[in-house]
Order: sequence, then C-alpha cells, then structure tokens
Amino acid sequence: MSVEGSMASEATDDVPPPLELGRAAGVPLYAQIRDALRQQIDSHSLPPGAPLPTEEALQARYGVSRSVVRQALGDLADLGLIVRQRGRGSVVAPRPEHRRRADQAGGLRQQVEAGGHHLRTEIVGLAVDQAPSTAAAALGVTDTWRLERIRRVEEEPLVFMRTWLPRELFPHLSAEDLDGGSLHDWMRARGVEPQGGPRQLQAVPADEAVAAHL
Amino acid sequence: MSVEGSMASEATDDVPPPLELGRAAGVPLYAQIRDALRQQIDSHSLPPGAPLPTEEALQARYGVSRSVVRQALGDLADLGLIVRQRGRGSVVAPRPEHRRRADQAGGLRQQVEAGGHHLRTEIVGLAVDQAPSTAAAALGVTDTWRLERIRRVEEEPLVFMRTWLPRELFPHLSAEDLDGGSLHDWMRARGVEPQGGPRQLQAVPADEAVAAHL
DNA sequence: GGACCTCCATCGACCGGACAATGTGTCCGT
DNA sequence: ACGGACACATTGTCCGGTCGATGGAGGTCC
Repeated sequence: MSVEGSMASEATDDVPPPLELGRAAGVPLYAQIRDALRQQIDSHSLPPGAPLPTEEALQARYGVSRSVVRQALGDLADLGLIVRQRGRGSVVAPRPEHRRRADQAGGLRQQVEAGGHHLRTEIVGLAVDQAPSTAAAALGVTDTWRLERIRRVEEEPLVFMRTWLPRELFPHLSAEDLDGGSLHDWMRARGVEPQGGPRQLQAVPADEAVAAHL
Repeated sequence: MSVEGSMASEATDDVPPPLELGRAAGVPLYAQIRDALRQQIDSHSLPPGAPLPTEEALQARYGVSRSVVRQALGDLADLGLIVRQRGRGSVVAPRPEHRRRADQAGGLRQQVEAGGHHLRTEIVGLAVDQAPSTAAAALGVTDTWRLERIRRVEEEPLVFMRTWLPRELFPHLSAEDLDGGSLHDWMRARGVEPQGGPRQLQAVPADEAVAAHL
C-alpha cells in the first residue's frame, strides 16, 4: 500500500491500473505488471476482446523500460490470456472461462481404486498466484501456480486442497494437463534424478503450442 | 567482443552446434539457437543432467547479444527441457519424458518412489480453521482442520499444500498421525472402504486406524 | 579441523536504445 | 469510385550494457 496512488490528477484518462510498483520489493517489476493486468482480465475490468494499452503506454504508465512491459505481456500471452498482433496491438483473449472451469470441458475423470471405491479429484481452479508467506518461505519463490482441487470418495467431498507449485518448475501448466491425474507425470518428468534408461521427449515448439492453445 | 574466436586450437572440443546462423533468413536468431540446442537435447548429444554452455559462451559462439541467448534458453526452460539455476548455470532437465496416459489413482508418493526417488512429506502446520469460501462451498462445512504440508523430492521442495478437512469427518487428528505418510495412504489405511454409501469414513475411529498405520 | 569470509562465476532483472515487419489509415492521381 | 503510394502505429527482433542475487570455491583465522 505505501503511499501515493491518489495523485492521478490527470483525470480525463481512464487510468485503470494502479500505477504503484513496489520498486524495492522482491517481486520483479514485470511480474507486478503482469499480475496487475491479469487481475483486470480476471475481473473483466478488461473484458475479452478488449484492447490492452500499447507497450509504449504501459511503459509510460509504470515508468519502466519496454523490456519489462514486453516480458509481462509475453507471460500473459504464454498463459493464453492475451493475443498479441504485430501492427495492431494486443487484446484480451476470448473465452477466459475455459481455464476456470476446464474440468467440465474434458469431463471429470473417475479413478477407481483397487478396493472398488470411487476416488475422484476434481479441479476447481488453476491460476497464477502469489504464494502466501508460509508457502513462499517453504518453496523459496513467490511466483506460483495455485491449484485448487476437491477430492471425493463416493462422490462425497472429503478434502479441499489448495496447492502452490513454483512456476519456474511448471512453466506451462494447464488444467488439461492436470485432468486425468497427469500432474504426477508432470512432476515425474521433471523428476529429480536421472534414473532409468533414456527416454525420448517430443516437445512442441512454443509457438505452435501457443497457437494451438488459442 | 572481438570476433568469433572459436578457432584457436579448440580441437578436442566437440563444438556441437553449427555456429552459422541464417542471419538474413526469416527465422529469428533466438529460434535458431533454441532449435539447435533442442536438437542436441533430443539426440542426447546433451544428455539429461549435462550442463549447457553458459549464456556468455553461447553469446560468443553464435556472435549474438545476451538477450538473444536468454530468449532461447528461456523458451527451452518454458518447455521444461532445461533447468536454469542462478549462480550455477543451466542443465538439461533430468529424465525428459513425455507425459503419457496415466490411469493409476495412486498418489504422488507411489509414483515417485516407484521411480527410485525419495519423497518426503513434511507437515508444517495443523490447526482448526474456518474454511475459505471456496472450500466451504465445496465441502459444505466451514468447521475444518487446516493442514499444511510440503512435498519434497530429494529434499527439494516441490509443492506446498494447504488442505482443509471437515472436522466432522476427522474428529481426532494430530500431526503425528499424518507424519511420514501420504494423506492418500493414510486415508486408505483408516478405512476408506467401499461399504456402499457415502459418509462411511466416520465409522472408523481415527486413533485406531492411525495406530495400525504406524 | 571447522566456522567464517571474501572472491568469482552465473543467471535474473532492468535499462534505453535501434531497426524490421506488419497491420491500418490517409491522401492522391486517374 | 478505385487503386496504389505513403505515413503511421504497434509489435518483433536485436544490441550492449548495468546492477543485484545466488551458489560454489578457496582462503583465513581461531
């Protein structure tokens, strides 16, 4: 919170985002801008299809260099939240719903245990989030995914889990990846120790992956 | 700066990448470097765990600025192909393995341990707590235990988990109960059995099941 | 020998520029 | 009215730095 923020006597301008940046804080400037924009998108203050401020405008608004703005926008583009078009500008991606309720899209997957009871893990939320202090201290990072799941046994909700995963370790998480329990594979793929025989990885170039995501 | 400087008796060096970049081509330099490195990783010319050349080395090898190298490496990190570590360098991600169909319902523990890794779940907090609105809506109750855990693989913290459990379902809960095992295992051990209807869990007293589990 | 402490390599963040590529709009000649 | 030439806006690529954070290596001092 600190100070200022209320100056803004410019009026006439809409000035949606609070232009305070914790310059000395441990949070990078690009992350702050990214999260500020993401919040506006999530709250539909910037509705789907709406044009974002140009890089130059953001640069001026926050008083940072273009590299910082570009990294923020690039992250949002990687997340599929915005679409960048050379010569035209950047707009909020259509259908921001799809990541909120992605569990419905892919269908909920039932996992049947050996005992015969039905254990199901339902994903109710996945978003980039600042880890709370406890989690940040444990993980050593604040830039995280926040994953919310409900674990049901015989359809009866048993536990509610909120999980923070370092984004640096899971750069491209999506609800589709997690659906079906492949979070474990994600983690195992990232594994920790070369253990068995070598395996082949077929990776999709970032551009294609992003394009397909849109 | 100078010029290339790649000659001068490198000889015994492998010089993996072709250091000519299609400067005038339509392909960005960072993409060419990224793809060249990816090919080496895919072909195990750079095996899992192997250190990549430093940014400065790549910068010198290809004769580009550091931004270009960083964008290439950043893309690879986003793809999960490499892991970047400040102060140490970048290495090829261990055990690159494309995610596959996984229909085991087991928790992270059994999967990781099956791969020979050491997984530890550390309990950092257990207290009675009001469930947040999202959790309350899912569980139907607000009177819950709040359990905080850290999952480590090879002592490296990977995930921070905050779990809410209805107190009515888990009347007697203590940190010792959960210590050392996965919540999944614990739930199974304490009688998550297919007895037919929902809400069977409460039938088994926690203390007995826990004692048996330990 | 062990706890500290200083140096150094390396990546992370940021700056302020330059030019290219690609859309959009405008203006002009026919 | 139509089409083309041109200016303009905006993002893409690239440059060459600066400073800070982090982790490891090696040396110092007790």
